[in-house]
Parts: sequence; C-alpha cells; structure tokens
Amino acid sequence: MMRADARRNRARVLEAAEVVLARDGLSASMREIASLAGVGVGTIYRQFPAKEDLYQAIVVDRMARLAALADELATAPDAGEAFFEYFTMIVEDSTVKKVLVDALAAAGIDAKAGTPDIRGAIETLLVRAQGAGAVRGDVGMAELLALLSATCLAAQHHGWDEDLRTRTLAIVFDGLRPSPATPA
Amino acid sequence: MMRADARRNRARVLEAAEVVLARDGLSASMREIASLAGVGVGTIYRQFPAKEDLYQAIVVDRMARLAALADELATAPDAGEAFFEYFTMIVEDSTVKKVLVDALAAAGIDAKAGTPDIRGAIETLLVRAQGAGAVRGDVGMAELLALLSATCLAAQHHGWDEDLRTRTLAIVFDGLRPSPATPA
Amino acid sequence: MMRADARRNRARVLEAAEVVLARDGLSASMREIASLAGVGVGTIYRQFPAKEDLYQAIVVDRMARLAALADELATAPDAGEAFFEYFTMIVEDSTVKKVLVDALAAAGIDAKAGTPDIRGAIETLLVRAQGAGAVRGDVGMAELLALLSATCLAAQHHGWDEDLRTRTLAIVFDGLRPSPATPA
Amino acid sequence: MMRADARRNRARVLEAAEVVLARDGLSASMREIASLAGVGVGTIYRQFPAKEDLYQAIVVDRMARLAALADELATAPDAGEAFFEYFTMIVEDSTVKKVLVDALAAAGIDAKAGTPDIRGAIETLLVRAQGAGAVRGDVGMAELLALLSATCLAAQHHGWDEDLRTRTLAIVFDGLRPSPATPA
DNA sequence: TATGAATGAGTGTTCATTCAT
DNA sequence: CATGAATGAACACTCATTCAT
Repeated sequence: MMRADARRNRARVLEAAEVVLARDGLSASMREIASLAGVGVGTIYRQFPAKEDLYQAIVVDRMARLAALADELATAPDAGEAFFEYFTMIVEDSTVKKVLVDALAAAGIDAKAGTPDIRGAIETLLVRAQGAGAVRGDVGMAELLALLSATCLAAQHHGWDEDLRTRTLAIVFDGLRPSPATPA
Repeated sequence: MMRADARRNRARVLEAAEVVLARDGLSASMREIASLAGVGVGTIYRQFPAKEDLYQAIVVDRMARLAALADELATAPDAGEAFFEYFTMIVEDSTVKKVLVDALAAAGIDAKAGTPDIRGAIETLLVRAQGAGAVRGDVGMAELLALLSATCLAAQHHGWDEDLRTRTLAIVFDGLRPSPATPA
Repeated sequence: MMRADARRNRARVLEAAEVVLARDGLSASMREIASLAGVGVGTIYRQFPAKEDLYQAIVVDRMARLAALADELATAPDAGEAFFEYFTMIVEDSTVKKVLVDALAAAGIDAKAGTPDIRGAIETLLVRAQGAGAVRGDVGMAELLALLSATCLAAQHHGWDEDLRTRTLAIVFDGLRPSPATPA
Repeated sequence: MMRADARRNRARVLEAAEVVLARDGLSASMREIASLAGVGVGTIYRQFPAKEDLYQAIVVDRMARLAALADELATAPDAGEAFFEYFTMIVEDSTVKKVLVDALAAAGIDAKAGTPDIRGAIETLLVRAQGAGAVRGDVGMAELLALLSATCLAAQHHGWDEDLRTRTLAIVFDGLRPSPATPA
C-alpha cells in the first residue's frame, strides 16, 4: 500500500521535473520542481539522492519510452517506412521537449541514446530497413545514432519548425538511402 | 603604455573563458575563468561588464574566425571541394572546442551561425558549389545551417572521433549531393 | 511543530539586526547579522526576501512599540505631562538604539514617525495636551513630528547623555508651551 | 607652480565629492567622484590617503565656511537677529546639501559642529545675543549645538520645505528666547 | 514518512585601494 | 606626477542538500 504512494510520488516528481526543465532549462531548482509536483523537497531526495539522479531518471524514463516505440515499430509491415518514421518521430518529439535533452546532456549525462535496450531496439529497425533495401547496407549504428543525436540536439536548440525539420531530414534520409542508380 | 597589458589581459581572459566554458559548461564561474587567466575577477569585469558580455565576445570571436575561413575558401578553384571542406573543418573544430557552442547557445545567445556576415560567407560557398553541380540546387540556407548546427552540436556533445565524424558526414554529404543517376 | 523554531529564529534575527545596525550603521552586512543571530544567512532570506524587507520589519516593529506606548499614555490623567513624557521617552529610547533610526531613514525608509497608526496616536496626545493648555494651540502635527524626528536623530548620532538631553528638551518644550505671560 | 596645480586639483576634487555625495549618498564611489572632478582616481588618493580622509576634508571645508559666516555676523549691529539668522541659514543650507551631513555623520565622522574654531565663532554669536537679551542666559553651548545639529540632521533627512522649516524653527527659537513676562 | 526550515558554500558583481606606466 | 588598469575582499543573494519535527 505504501508502495503505491511512493510510486505515485515518483511519477509526479518525474513529470514535474520534465516540465520545469523544459521551461527553465538547466537552472531549474529543486524547490520549483517540488512545488509543481506538490511535494516537499525532502520527498524528492528520498527518491533521488541528488539532483543528478533525478536527471538520470528522466533520461532513463525517456529512453524507455523511445525503446517502447521502437519495439512497436519493429513489427510494422514496411520496414523502411518504420525506420524513417521512427527517426522523424524522435526528432519531432525533441523539438517539443525543447531544452530537455540539452539540459540533460549539458548536465554531464550521456544522452547518446546509447542505453543498451534502446540501442538494440533501434538496431532492429535499422537491420530490417537495410534488409528491405530502404537503407544503405554500409550504415552502422554509430553513424545512425550520431545523426539521430545531432538532429535531436539541433531541433531542440533552435526550435526547428515543421517545414525546416522536413527539409533537413529529407537530406539526411537521402544520404541514408541506397544510391538509386550506379547500375549497369 | 598600459594599453598593451590591457590588450594582453583581454586575450588571456577570452582564451581562459573558452577553456573553462568547454570544461565546465554553462555553469563556469567567473572566478574560475579569472584564476585560469591569471587575473583578478575585477579585471574581467573591466573588459566585460557582465558575464553575458564575455560570452558574447567569445561568440563574436568565433564567428569572425569562421567567417574568415569561409571567405578564404570562397576563391578556391574547386567549389564543391571547398564547400565540403568547410563543412568538415567546422565540425572538426567543434569537436575540439567541446561544449562551447552548446554552452553559448543555451546561454540564450544565437550561435546558429546566423550572424549576418558569416551567413553571407557561407551562402557564397553554397551557391558556388551548387553552380559547380556539387550540391543539389534545391538545398537552401536554412537546411544547410540546420545540418551544420546539428553536426557541430552533436560532435561537441559526444566527442565524435575522426572515424565517426568521417562516416557521419559522408552520409550527410551524400544527401546534399545531386542524385548521381537518373541520367539519360 | 517546526513553526516554533521559525518564530524564534525570526525574533533572533530582528534582535540581531537592530544591534548590528546600531553598531555598523547602514552598511551592516547580512552575514554579520546572521552570525550574531546564530543562524545561516539563508535563514534570514527565508523570512525577509531582501535586505530592505528586514529593515522594513524593524521599522514596523519599532513603530508598533511607539504606537503602543502612545496609546497607553493617551488615557493618563495629566494630558500635558503625558505629552512631554512621551516625547522624552522616545528621545531617550533613540539614544540607546543609536544610529538605528538614522540607518533606517537613510535606507530610504520613512521613519518620520509618520506611519498612520502612530501618527494618530501621537495626534491624540497632542490634542489632549493642547486641550489641557499645556501646549500652544497653534502647534501642528508637522512641526511636532519634525521636532521629534530632529531630536531623535541628533540624540542617536551624537549619543546625548542624560544631562544634555534634559537641557535640550527643556528648550524645545519651552517653545512648545503657551507663553506664560500676556495675562491680564 | 606645481603647487598651484595641486591646489586646484584638490579644490576640484572636494567640489566634485560634495556634489556626488549629495546625489548618491554614502555609497558614492571614488570613481564617480574622480570622473566628475575630471581626474584619475589616483589623483584623489595622492591628496587623500583614504576615502574617509576625503570625507573629513569636506567636513572641515564646510566647517570653515560656517565659521567664516559666523565671524561675519559677529559684527552685525543686531546681535539677536544675527544669532537667529545664523541658525536659520545653517539649517536652510543643510536642507539643500541633503544627505551630505548624514552621509558624513554616518561615516563615523563627527559633524557635531564641534570643531574648535567654529565652536568659538558660534559662541561669540550666542554670548552677544544673550548680552542683547535676545536669548536666555541659561542656554549653554552644548544645548545650542545639540539643537543646531538636530534641526540640520532632520532637515536633511526629511527634506523640510520652507514652510515646515519656518514653523519648526519658530518653536525652537521661542524656547531659546527669554520668557517675555515673569515680571513683578 | 513527508515536510520545509535551516544551512552555508558558491555566484555574479562592486569598489576602495595599489602600482606599473 | 597623473593616470586608470588591476586587484581581491566584500556584498547581497541563491540553491542543493540535510535534518528536526
């Protein structure tokens, strides 16, 4: 029973922390987060020994959601479409959750999207897309994650609008696709 | 002429600020910068009335250097090569000056490479490369700067090594180049 | 109930602030006050968001005490005696709380004894004394407060001893009393 | 010759210091004073080893002027008029040079108007006025200076307008004058 | 257990004072 | 000798973290 309360508190704190971080950036204060979550600062410290732990938890939380999305798309009928849709959605999401990834990354936390489980989920999407001939076979996970990270970071920093996002990703996606010709 | 000392101090402060900013990110303290520069905090404040002015000065300094490089390459014989070389050099430079652009951008300063003079210099490179058939004609400045910013940001955040940088930029450059085929 | 501690701390801070202000004048530092109060500087800031708020609180505190004293004397049998006794007591008190009123006044805070409630209380004393023929009828509140303020200020600044205070106030009081002569 | 320059600089600094002190109060900065005086801060320090010495010099300067005024009035035909005129002028002057006396006094400098030479000059005015029957014989220098200081201080602090000054001084002067009656 | 008052090191910034020029 | 750049202690104030309640 007590566990239920604790879990709810944890969720409320994480939710509040995301909101406050998005709004105030890196300088968000624990008091602000606590107050939005409707708890005392002490309650946050019970769950997260230090501010950085709270940040870490947010990253993990986000990663988990992204991994879940990747898992879902892993069974989509069109592997190429699934791959590019996933890429697009992540960047789109980053634009909205502005400042967050930046804040976390700048906080010295690795947001490389390199947490094992998500890495695996993304790799599945990549391999399937390559198998379907939608992505060049010589593209590795390292480059893919680098591009994903780069576009997310920039989308957040500069608040890419939909048009810019579409046009920029079009170029990146073109670079990822196999050369149409070079036949004969 | 004390002015000589003052000028040297200004340079030392800027240098130290770049280093400390790169190391500690946005939260770098004036004291830390002063101590690395080997001057008192008051000396920084004589040149830069507020912390943000110091940041601004660094941005301007950097922009100026990038613009100068672009101007230089604007007269290179191979326009396509010049364009891609410029892109590569900037990203390479960013890797070394880790966190800096990010820190500055997050400080509310526009590091979009959008300062007029540098924008013009880059546009020249782009137009020439497009004229030489090295870059697709439908690529605009907005997308180009977005990609440049994205790769710089990511290179800094994650410390891309040479191999990763080469492989990632290869994909982006491929997306920027005209489709090789669709020929007669 | 932590509130008990908080209340005690507030009182200790106010007490310490009066002392330090009296000793160091306007330039009293928050650290000094905190240290004398035996609390951290943060504790002061919890109760008083800015230095000026602390000053204000002290002024309000003092005014309240002076108003209470005036109210008490308002029902004394001899109105003239009550009036002059009040004047004397305030100046006497000021001598002890050296520099305080001055410090507060110079801080841009109105210590003119002009806070509404105290103004009213003093006016009652004046009117009653005039009714009893102990004070000239043409003396207004403005002059009275000016004289009160003047003597308090000087008593503080220069540390009037009892003898000087008595002799100086005797002159002022003589000026306030109706001319003894001009009789039939 | 050099002496002339030095003397002129000293005068300019003192003049500037009075102005700046009147405007900015106690927190006036040496740089501000230097800049208004049209000299470097170092030049001030050559004449006045520390800020307090500058303040002291201003006090002395003022005292000298007040003493000169007293000397002048010492030979006026109507001793009583001279005495009250002097009192009024000093208070009036204080109102204009707002903040100055306060600033000086709060700086820990004794502005008691007790510097020997001025003390003597004022005493002459008092004795002559007493001799002329314009001031009670039992008024001593201590009370007189106390009243003078008190009214100056208050006039400055609260910016007495002409009306208030006149009415307040009227009361004080009445207290200083011999009782009109008490005759047989 | 949750709370929020208390803590104090740390921040950006100012300014009296010194001293190289 | 005047100058003003350099210094660094000091200031008001913030905030992550602790701990008494």
